[in-house]
Amino acid sequence: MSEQISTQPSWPFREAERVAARLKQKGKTEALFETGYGPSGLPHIGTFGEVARTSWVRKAFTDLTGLPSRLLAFSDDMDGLRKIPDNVPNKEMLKHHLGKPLTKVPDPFGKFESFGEHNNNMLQDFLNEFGFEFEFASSSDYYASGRFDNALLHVLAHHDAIVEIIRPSLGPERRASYSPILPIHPRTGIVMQVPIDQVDVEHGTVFWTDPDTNTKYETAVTGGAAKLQWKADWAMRWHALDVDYEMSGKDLIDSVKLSSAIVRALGTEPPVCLTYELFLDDKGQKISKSKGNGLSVEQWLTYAPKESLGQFMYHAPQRAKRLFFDVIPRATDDYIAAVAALPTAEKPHENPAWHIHGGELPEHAGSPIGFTMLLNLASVINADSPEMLWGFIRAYIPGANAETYPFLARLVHHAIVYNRDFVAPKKQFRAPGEVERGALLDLAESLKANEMVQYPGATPAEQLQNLVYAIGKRHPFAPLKSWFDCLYQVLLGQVEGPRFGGFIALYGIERTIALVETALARSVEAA
RNA sequence: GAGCCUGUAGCUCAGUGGUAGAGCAUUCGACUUUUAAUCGAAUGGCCGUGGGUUCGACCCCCACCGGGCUCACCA
Repeated sequence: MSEQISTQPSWPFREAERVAARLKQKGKTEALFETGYGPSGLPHIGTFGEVARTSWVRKAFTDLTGLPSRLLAFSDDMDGLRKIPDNVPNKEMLKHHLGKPLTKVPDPFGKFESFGEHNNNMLQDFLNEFGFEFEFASSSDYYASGRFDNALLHVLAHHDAIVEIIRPSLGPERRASYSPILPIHPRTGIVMQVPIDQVDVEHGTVFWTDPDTNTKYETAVTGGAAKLQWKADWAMRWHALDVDYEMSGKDLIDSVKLSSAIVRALGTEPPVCLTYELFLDDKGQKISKSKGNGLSVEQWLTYAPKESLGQFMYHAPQRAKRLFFDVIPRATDDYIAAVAALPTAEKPHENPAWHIHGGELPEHAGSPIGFTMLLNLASVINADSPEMLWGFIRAYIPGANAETYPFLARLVHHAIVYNRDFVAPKKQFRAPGEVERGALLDLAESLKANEMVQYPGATPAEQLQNLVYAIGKRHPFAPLKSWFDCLYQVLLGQVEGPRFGGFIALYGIERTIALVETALARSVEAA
């Protein structure tokens, strides 16, 4: 293997170059990209990352070579159900199906023919939600349809060589019993991990013994009567489908090595592989679904647009990254900056937005205001409706609205949710003192009496500001600033706040009165 | 035991073989009938340590030290 020094600066293009070299060497004119899915879990943030990154390499490949390609999303749904997942109903029912292929286990959710089909549908819905272009493939279908038969017979012919490859990696107990071929028990339907007594290459069968009954069986390796242990399965798939590219997490480094050795034993060069680093939580621990640490896709999409998740996944896949709430605003602003830079970029291929949007920005992409700024603004004015934020936004971008700035509109939505969930709950509402109480009552009464009409010739916000200011003056505040401190701390629960007249104008007079009365009532209860 | 990532400003992190960068934090200033948002500026770094390659190294190579992860049953 001669690794040429790449002329491509961005990693998707560097990867695409490697794929192109492989195709050239093999004389192929179409590239097959694969992403694989374990059967155990539902789609998660790593799934998104893997498909997004693979899609970027694929797009770069197209751009580089002009050759056609496919992305196969392969579900290993023939794998046996090993343990009952925590997050599913009907656990009792599932107990009776342990060890069977997932596509033979009834759907605990009762929506599909099998648990495997359920997971497959979740996966496809998940990928479609992001607009990925892919072909779905079910391992069970491939096995049952005979599509793997030739490759399986090929594996059988190399059975001993494969055993020798895997054996050194196993502990002493497994070493004795290992075989890459797992027959499906003809009576119980369970995927059997048993020693293979004998291999009959000519007839395409294996002989094995049921450890419970001591019954001897002969099982065909073809047609779905048996499946392969996973590392051999991976290698067989590479061989059978002639996969050109597949990436995987660093936890699979050893598997990639072994599967590569196996596929070579089968006479096929392994695909171009990329190992990416895993995601860590804020404390540097590996993110795992069972621990529930880190961030879920749902959480990310609650607080920021999906494009920002792409931005996060784009940067340096081979570097470990912490994935927790604090990275969301930055990823979003990085994305916004990338979009802004793309139209005039000298090297667009180095711009994440080019990859995220498949080479072409959609109309009205990007935002004239950063997400961090919006979050600050939402916090300061305690925004709980989009219109409140738009009111302030228009002070800087006259006429801005959701139609002219659709992406900004999405950011506004997320900023409000972020404020509601993270900022608002932490607010500390102070009880008003004697003087403050009087002034606040005065404010509520004055607002009810519509007193700001006494200051004509100004905008409503200015009139309201005048009113607030006048109230502060006719109560013994020293200095006057403490009156405004009182408003922020007692009414909004924060140390600092917006210009209050403008706030009332946007928040609404009735609602402001209610806010004052709530604060006064709260302090009475506390006392 | 094997493998991988990582060490750059107070914090979180970018970075290219050619004079060290951003955001936040800090300080100052501008705007504001009080603030805040915002805008402008400043402060701040033997780029982990020691060698090597090079005209030149934060970058490439080696060693060491520190931080962390993954695999060592299953997938």
